[in-house]
Amino acid sequence: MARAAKPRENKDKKARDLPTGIALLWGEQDQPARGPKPRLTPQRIAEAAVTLADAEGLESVSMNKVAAGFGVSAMALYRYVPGKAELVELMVEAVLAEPPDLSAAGSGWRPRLSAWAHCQWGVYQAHPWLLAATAMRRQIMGPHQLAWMDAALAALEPTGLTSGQRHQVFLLIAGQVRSLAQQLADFDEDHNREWGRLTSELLNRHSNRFPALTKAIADGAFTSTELDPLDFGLDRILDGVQVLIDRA
Amino acid sequence: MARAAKPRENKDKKARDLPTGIALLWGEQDQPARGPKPRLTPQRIAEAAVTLADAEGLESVSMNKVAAGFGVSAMALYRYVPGKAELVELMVEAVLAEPPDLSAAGSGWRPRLSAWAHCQWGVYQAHPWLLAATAMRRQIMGPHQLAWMDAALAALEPTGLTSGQRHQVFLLIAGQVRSLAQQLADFDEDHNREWGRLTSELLNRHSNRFPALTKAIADGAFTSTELDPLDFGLDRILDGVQVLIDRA
DNA sequence: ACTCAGCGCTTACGGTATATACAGTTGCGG
DNA sequence: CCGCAACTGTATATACCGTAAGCGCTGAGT
Repeated sequence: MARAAKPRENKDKKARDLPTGIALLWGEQDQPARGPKPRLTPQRIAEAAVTLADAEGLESVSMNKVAAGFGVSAMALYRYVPGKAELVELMVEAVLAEPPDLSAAGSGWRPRLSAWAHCQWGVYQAHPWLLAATAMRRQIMGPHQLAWMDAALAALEPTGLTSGQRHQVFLLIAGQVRSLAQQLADFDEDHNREWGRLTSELLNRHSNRFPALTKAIADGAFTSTELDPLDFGLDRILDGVQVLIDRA
Repeated sequence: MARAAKPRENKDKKARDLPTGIALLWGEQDQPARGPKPRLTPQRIAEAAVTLADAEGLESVSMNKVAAGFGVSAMALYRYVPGKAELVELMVEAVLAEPPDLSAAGSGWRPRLSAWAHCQWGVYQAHPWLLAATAMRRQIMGPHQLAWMDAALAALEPTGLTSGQRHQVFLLIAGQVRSLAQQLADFDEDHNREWGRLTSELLNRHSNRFPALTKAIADGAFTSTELDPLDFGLDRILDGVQVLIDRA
């Protein structure tokens, strides 16, 4: 606990202090000089945890399994990471590379924001556990997270919107990508088909209770693939933002 | 396991069958005749779990605590609920009452959809753990969930959009409410202030790395309360949908 | 050469979900 | 009315989980 730098009052034993977690995320760790060489680093641990999560899902990322990957005991990890929550933060940060160069996507705010959304979408697709990981509290935000945020806000600057509005638009886009990734992560291919089968059976049984839903399923609204969910949602939102811009 | 109805092949011991979970959600449980009267029901258990989650958060809902509330042992719950995942499903279903009467909100698709979103928002505010609960997989959807879905789809019918488009719009709105609730749940009042303090300190240190973000914070974009996040996002999305309707 | 910070390990505790076996209770069929 | 079968709740046990505490070894700075 708080073995960093100075003695520290150490008033409340529990309650990890944010500064420690932040220092971790920002890589501001001064490496020791005295003892034996550390065999691990927080970054390497996070990396291993990421490959584990990619392969088997976040729920099977445990201190034990991660440590076993290095051939060390679980407790060894605590020399590098204060706890599991911080490890997950590091995983998130590890998976977020530098944000892409949006200026390559075009000159207007709209193509840039769209590119931003697609890139973020790609990250969620590559690492589905990111959703669960960022759903857990803390949200300290490492440099990579801030960089993504900065990129989106920068793309919005030429719109002429107020900074408050730009912030809201950012939240809107980020949330849209996130929630859509979530919805699609739940419904993988054949599970979707199975769900449709069971649901339609239920709907038949409770025939007139859900008229609109029954009709939608009969129309194939749930199985149609002609509309890309991300692009559809994005187009609607950006159209709406355009309306706001035009009104100003 | 699978003590229901018929002997059942029982091929794979693990892997709860969906039908059982669905029967639970839809209340299609035939009550037994032979043994002692059951002191509990799945619904009452879910109800107790809900009040526990409301009070102390979802992470402190454990079989033990819920059972203790009834003065029974943890294992007793397994007579009524196959496992914890199913219990959470029941909690979700319990918290979703019948959807509101949207026709009271006005005659157009827009006020009705807006009313739908605000009601959903209210549910998230009343039961913040819903976010975490629905983030966990399974998504079997009980009658209440389907009813909400039906209400939103019904509101969209007079738009003249295709059923596929209506479905996408529904996903868009639902996702928006959800992700916004999430974002606001993370940032409670003073935690937000603390975050701003630490982040601005970091930004000072890495002065020129995040120019747009730095400016946004300086402008107070993150602390301003003049824009209601839900209404702002909703207005943008609905404007975008209006554009789509007008184009058709 | 000595010291001691830092590393990795072992052990232990309290928590979780849940499988299994058992004892008590109830109602139906004979 | 009796006994069996179904059903209840409980006790016990397993296999995890995160992590607190303390021990012995390593190896660089003095």
